[in-house]
Amino acid sequence: MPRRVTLKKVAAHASVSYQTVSKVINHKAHVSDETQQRIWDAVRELGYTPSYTARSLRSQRSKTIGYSWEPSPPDQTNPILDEFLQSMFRAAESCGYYLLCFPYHSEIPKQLETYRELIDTGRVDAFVLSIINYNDPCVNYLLGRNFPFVAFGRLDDPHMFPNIDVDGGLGLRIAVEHLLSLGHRRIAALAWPLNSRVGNNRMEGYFAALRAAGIEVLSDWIQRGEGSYDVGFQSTLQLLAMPETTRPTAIVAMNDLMAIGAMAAIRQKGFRPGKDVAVTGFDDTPTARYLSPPLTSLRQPVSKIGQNLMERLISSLETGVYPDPIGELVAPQLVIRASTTGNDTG
Amino acid sequence: MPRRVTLKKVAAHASVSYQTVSKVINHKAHVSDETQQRIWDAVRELGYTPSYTARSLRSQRSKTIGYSWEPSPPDQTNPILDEFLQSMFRAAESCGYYLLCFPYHSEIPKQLETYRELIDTGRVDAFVLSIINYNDPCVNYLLGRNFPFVAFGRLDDPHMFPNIDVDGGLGLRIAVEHLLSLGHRRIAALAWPLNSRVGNNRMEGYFAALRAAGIEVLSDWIQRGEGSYDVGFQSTLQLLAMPETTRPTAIVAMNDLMAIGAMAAIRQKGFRPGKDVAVTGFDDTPTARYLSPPLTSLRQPVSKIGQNLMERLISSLETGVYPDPIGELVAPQLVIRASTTGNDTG
DNA sequence: ACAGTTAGAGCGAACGTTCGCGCGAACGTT
DNA sequence: AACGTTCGCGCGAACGTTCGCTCTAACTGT
Repeated sequence: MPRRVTLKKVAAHASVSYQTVSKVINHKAHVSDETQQRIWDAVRELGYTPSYTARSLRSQRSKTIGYSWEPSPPDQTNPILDEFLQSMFRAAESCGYYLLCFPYHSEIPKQLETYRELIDTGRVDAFVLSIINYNDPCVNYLLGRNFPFVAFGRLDDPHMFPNIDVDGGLGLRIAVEHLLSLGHRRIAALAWPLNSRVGNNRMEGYFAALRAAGIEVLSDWIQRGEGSYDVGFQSTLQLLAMPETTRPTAIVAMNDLMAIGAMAAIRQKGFRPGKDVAVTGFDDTPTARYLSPPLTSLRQPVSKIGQNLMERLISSLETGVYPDPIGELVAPQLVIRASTTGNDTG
Repeated sequence: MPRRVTLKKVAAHASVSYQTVSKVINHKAHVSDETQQRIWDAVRELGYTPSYTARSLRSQRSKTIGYSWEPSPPDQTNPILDEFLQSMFRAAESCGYYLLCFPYHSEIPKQLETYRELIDTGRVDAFVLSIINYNDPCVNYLLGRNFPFVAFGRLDDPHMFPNIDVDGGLGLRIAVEHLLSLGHRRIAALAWPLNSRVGNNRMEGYFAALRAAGIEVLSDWIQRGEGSYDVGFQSTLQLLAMPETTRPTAIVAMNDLMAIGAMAAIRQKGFRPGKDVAVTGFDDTPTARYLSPPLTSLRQPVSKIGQNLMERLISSLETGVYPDPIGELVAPQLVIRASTTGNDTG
């Protein structure tokens, strides 16, 4: 019912062979200006739109990029999902590509099967990956099949495949230096479990900044957990129970949610967050600015990353040159608010 | 490079014609058990996966659903995006469908052009729409082209197209009745502008509940604005500036963000949110439970909606029949926390 | 024993493109 | 005048399926 106008109809209308129409539309061959004009007129008059399916059958490219991500747990929001997706759409659209989204499966074989099917059916030309953990099985699978992809996030070796990542280490160094400049010397960290790649990257910056300032980190300052509100809350209670000489006066959290938990714990213990104990987060979630006190946090240039990733991927698909397996690190930006400066609201 | 094994190779391997292989794979015709076995063995042995593109060229169906949504402004998060997308993926995948996501354009002609292209190129078989405003141009466009779609959200006439919506009116009635049962009589509302369809639906429940309780609504109790933190904050300051005999003791907000603004204003004016002035939100964003006091809010059954929408859409695509009921309303659930009960934290 | 049905399998065609080859005409060069 | 080049365009083939028709052999029932 929907599909109607084909190359042949346009050709008949313009009195040429349909293959010539194809050439004109794809700007592929030399055709006289007059004939071109006639063909374009016919195209416009009949409202011709090339069949995507026939095109990709013939050309063996789907002009489609696959993307899947781990859903956030019910008590958390993915702070960057919307922005990341939209930025990828836009970049893809301007090159005639679209984004195919598919479900994430926590069981690895099932997840790999999904990737395999998408590849073998020819539904996608490439993938975008969001790499969170060290041993992302998809990376190895795609590398093994020599199938093109780019990643948001990285592994240890930054040159195994093309990727862009936020320099979480730099981010935490900036945050810690900010706290140092405010006079803090005892700075604790609400960290993720040791097997978290992202978490460890960020913590490196924490250690580096304190080392550079000549401060010895007490192991009790490092609290590890799942990144939830409760972990932030409970861990902070422990930090505040330390003797006054070692008790931290500032806390850096690996995400905003733990920072929110920390501020609640600080308040419950009778301290004023931002005044008595400084707190920083990571992600700069939209709610960060609305907390009391507003939360100092690290903002990732998500749109820029999405756009860059997509442009690199597509340009490598078009040129046939396999994307340079080059990792790029971008700096997060520290958004300073009252949770560290102690200004206004309390 | 990637595509290799085709029907013909499988056929050669099993010593049958390739059309017979097709029949077996699609369970379409009677073929002897022995031959079937041979064919399936060959399929497995060669690792055959049907070409999606060739299939859809021949069958004229793309097995793909399009979805686009309005990006949230930078100071807000889309509280349901992740859950909604994931639930649609899952439902689609189990029927062999995938979701194609494409950018949203605020300029209407450009947006319609995107829909047109997706349809005319044959990239998608149907759309899912998120309807926020009264005059969504996509609805009319798709209705005019008689192209299948389902919608999250509704318009005035619930029988124009298949849709599911959260009964925001019912939600607010539940919230207001909850406040009434706590003894509140002067209940204000932080509402959206009058041209907001969703906002008006919700406000109907507010008016209905107060009318049923025999309470006359003062027009000053209704504050309208864009749904941001600032609007919630400023509007609440105005509410609290009313004379004590008419000043509201409870506030219902159309979303969590305005409720958060309201609580900040309440606190700034020296009142205790949840104790002196009760507040409710809408959406039950993940942060709602972490606020102080935790926010009473209305939770939408997003996963169920996504799954139902997708199942209805696909089944209608497969059977060619639109299933009843056309419009469906589902009830949100009131999650009661300290911002209305005044328990524990202050 | 014969017409009528049915299971099993093959064959040609079509879906709407793109690609490479080929052919005649026009053109400029020796 | 003979020759190579380029231009403008047509033609056949292929991409990998699905669909409907046909043909044979075997299986029914009267």
